[in-house]
Amino acid sequence: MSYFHLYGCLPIPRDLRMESSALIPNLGDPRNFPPTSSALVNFSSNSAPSRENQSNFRQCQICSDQATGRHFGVLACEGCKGFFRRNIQKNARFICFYNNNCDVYGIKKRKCCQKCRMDRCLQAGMNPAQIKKNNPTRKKPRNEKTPASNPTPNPATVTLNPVPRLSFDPAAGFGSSARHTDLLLARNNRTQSPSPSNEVETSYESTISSPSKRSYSAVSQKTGASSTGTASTRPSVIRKEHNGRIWIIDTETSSEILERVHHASDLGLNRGAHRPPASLPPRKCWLSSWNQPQRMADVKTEIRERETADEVTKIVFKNSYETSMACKELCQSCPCFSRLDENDQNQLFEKARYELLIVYSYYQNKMTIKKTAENSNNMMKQLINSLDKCDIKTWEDVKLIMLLSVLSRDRLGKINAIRDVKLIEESSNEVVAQIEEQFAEVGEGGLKKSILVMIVMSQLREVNEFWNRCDLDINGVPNEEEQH
Amino acid sequence: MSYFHLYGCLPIPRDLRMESSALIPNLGDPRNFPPTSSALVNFSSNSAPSRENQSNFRQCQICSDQATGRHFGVLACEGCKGFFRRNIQKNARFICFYNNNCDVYGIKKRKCCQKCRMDRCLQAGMNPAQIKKNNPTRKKPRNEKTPASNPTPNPATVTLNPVPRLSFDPAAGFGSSARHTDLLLARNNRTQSPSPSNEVETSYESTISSPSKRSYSAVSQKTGASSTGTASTRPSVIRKEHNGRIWIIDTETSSEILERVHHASDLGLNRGAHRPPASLPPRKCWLSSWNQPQRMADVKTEIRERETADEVTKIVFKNSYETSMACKELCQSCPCFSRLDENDQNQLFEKARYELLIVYSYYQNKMTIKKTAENSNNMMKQLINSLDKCDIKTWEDVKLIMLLSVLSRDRLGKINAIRDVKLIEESSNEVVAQIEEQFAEVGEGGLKKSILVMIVMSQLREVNEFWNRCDLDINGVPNEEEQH
DNA sequence: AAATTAGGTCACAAGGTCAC
DNA sequence: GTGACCTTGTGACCTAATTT
Ligand SMILES: [Zn+2]
Ligand SMILES: [Zn+2]
Ligand SMILES: [Zn+2]
Ligand SMILES: [Zn+2]
Repeated sequence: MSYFHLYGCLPIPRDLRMESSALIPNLGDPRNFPPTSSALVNFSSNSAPSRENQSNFRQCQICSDQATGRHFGVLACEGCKGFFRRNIQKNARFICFYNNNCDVYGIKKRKCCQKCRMDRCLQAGMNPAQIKKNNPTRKKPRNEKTPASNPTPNPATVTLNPVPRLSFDPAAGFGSSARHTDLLLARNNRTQSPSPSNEVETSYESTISSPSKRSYSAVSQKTGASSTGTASTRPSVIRKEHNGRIWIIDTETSSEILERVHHASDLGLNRGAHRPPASLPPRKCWLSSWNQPQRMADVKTEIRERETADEVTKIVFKNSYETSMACKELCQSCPCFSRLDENDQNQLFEKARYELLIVYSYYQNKMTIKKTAENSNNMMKQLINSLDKCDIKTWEDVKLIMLLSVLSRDRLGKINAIRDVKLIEESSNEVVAQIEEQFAEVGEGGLKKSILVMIVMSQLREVNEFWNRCDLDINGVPNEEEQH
Repeated sequence: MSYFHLYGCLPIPRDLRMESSALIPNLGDPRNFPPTSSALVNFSSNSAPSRENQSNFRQCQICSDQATGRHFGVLACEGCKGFFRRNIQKNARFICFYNNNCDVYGIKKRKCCQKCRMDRCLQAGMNPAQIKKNNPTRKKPRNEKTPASNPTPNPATVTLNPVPRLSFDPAAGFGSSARHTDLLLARNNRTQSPSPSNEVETSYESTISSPSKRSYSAVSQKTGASSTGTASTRPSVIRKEHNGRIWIIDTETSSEILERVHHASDLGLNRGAHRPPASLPPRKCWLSSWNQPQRMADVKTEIRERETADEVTKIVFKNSYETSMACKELCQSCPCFSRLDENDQNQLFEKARYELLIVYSYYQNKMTIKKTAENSNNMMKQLINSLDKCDIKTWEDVKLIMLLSVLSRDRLGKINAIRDVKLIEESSNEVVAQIEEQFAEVGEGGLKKSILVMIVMSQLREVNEFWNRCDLDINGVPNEEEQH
């Protein structure tokens, strides 16, 4: 296995590459982040589990594609290598329209969100310092035609364009963006023009140059992002349009990001022999705030004008991060959940997140929610109604319901890489049995409470699926569009 | 250097990239050149247009124009590329004014019928999932530079139904002049001549009021489905609101449509003038399994699991009209349903229709579905699995399950105008009680069968909501697209 | 030398534009 | 509405510099 084999000689059909079935690859799993290069050479001497030691296939740690070597410090594929280099060189900044936790682990998925891909590159340990930015002493390509007229060697224009570009995920929408021209010299045959992406902001030394393309530049002015900062300094705030609304986004420099990321992962980071940390910091949980330096307050003020966020939904998603953590704790306080494999726990939890949020929120703010639900949409109204009928009084019982939700056996199928299915099924059955026992008494309508609970499960499932199918807004709250 | 020159006159074929094998006519990769077109090229000496003689001429598989590359998975020209993108983005639905088998294979002919062109795009293998759908919240107007003059004060939903012909009635057969622009009005604010369109519905958003838009019919927004046909006969037209839009659906049964679409071309089943269809490439429709590699070199982008249209889904929706009727009959054979107000029956039934379809189909074709489900998506797989575990043996029991679904109390909230809520609740409770009694025995996993049934209810609910959130294709089958 | 990994190249295929 | 023509980002492949 050598680079050359991977490249030129071996007629490995690239089409045989499969996307790994894993979601986020166990970011705590050292097997995926070999601490030393010796581990890369998978010989018979490998003491490590030979999980994916398929012949000489090395996985990109960002996207699971075939790695072509260690690039900028990380085992990575050509795509991620190029992506990282391009955007570090450009000093590009992206924003995520979701939650800064898009799943980009996958050959197809990596294109969904540039921001999250870049984050993942950095988290995996790619070191921007190994990239020469805008090297003035650039080596001249052999075939350089050297166009005689190269008027402005370093023109950084800020152009605006509302074009989405990376479209492999139909659900992922990108809004407008501000852009600067490449700091690299222009390519021989190509023209520079506004770049559509979710790139936010780039160079500091930008000088607004004359519009390059007359026919298109007029168009590009009409909408899109505009910087409120002065042109000579780093704009601190970007107005960005997405989904027809204006977002105000604080910008952060790459170095700031780096500092943040590396601070979180590896304090002893140095530029020289850069190696990825053996284990990455826990991947930011959804809605986690640590990786979200943007001014949420600002954004939120803009959010308000937004349309139909159901009132109950809003309550449920208020402090949803903390609520999530509380839910998780609650689940983990029960051995039938905590005994599961940690990876399985996370995946189960992830799938049931919305349901748990609802249940927890409901019992946390019963009165408020009941009152609010009266004016809510019907699905929610009925759900709250059913929850009410269950007449649960203790947190122990609430816990049971949450366990029933999180351990739903049928949901296993929706999860890609469960390690111990059997154990989950056991737990699930235990919980169901427990519920039958605990809620044997007859409740509202002459029905057993256990049945009422099961009915609630149906409704939770419905809302869960509903929200899953919604786009998320920037706070991770589902955008409940008009429904039939 | 023009765009085309890139293809035609590229002087330096610097590598052996796939498509640079233009010198090798078409035999190099038979996958890309179905026999029909290859034959066309090979025998170009005679009747074929001389244009194809160019060795590097690549044909659009939809219309035979010059292809400019592989677009959305298919070798296509700029026109078909744009056509497909536009209309997928808009979520446009077309209807054919002829027999759904118009010949669109030809540069001139491709404009004859949008519906058939779109069909052909799909059949050729164009994949809608590779298009970023419009964010429904906003559609930018074409020319935003003239915002000053916007007199219309009412941006409310302008439902536009330029429907010249709602139901496809072969007997009535439009004359050849029937498909005409007279029947339609121009829909955009441009002052161009009215464009012919057989688009059924557009997703032009309400926020942008176009003065020139005209509403053909003011359809109330909250009515749900309503038949405009006579009550005595099979309703020929259904107005249905789905995803916030009005659909006008011919209630031709799925089987009829399918049969027509798939076989009309081969058989002489159309009355009247029937034009021979252009031969389609033997490429799979995107409705069918998408595992097929597009191009060996780039399969990675299309890799596995485009579970777009699930096989089980197809079975469930095969003959869905008849199945629906059967379900309804089954429900009505039980007094606890038949005693309800007829309007209420209809509404309940409509809301539970997908679930009933699944249950009925499952017990109708148990073996087939079980087998098919093995390769199905996970949600479906688990549902079928759970249904299996319930171990229902008699149609009486199936009826119970269907009643449980159709009478779900909590679904009442989703229904607008229920007349006798109390009666429904009573019935529901009865059914639940009955189920508890009937399924008291212990089944799989040591759980009571009644609980297993309730679990199935959850899963049904999930699928139901999933499908509800899907767009419907022209046959009323949910388009199960990939989600973010 | 061989292996590795920077940076560079450019076909490709996304989406937008706007005269028609 | 259509489609020729424009833009972009992407990544498979390349070359050269550096290390082993
Ligand atoms: Zn990668
Ligand atoms: Zn993201
Ligand atoms: Zn074409
Ligand atoms: Zn037609």
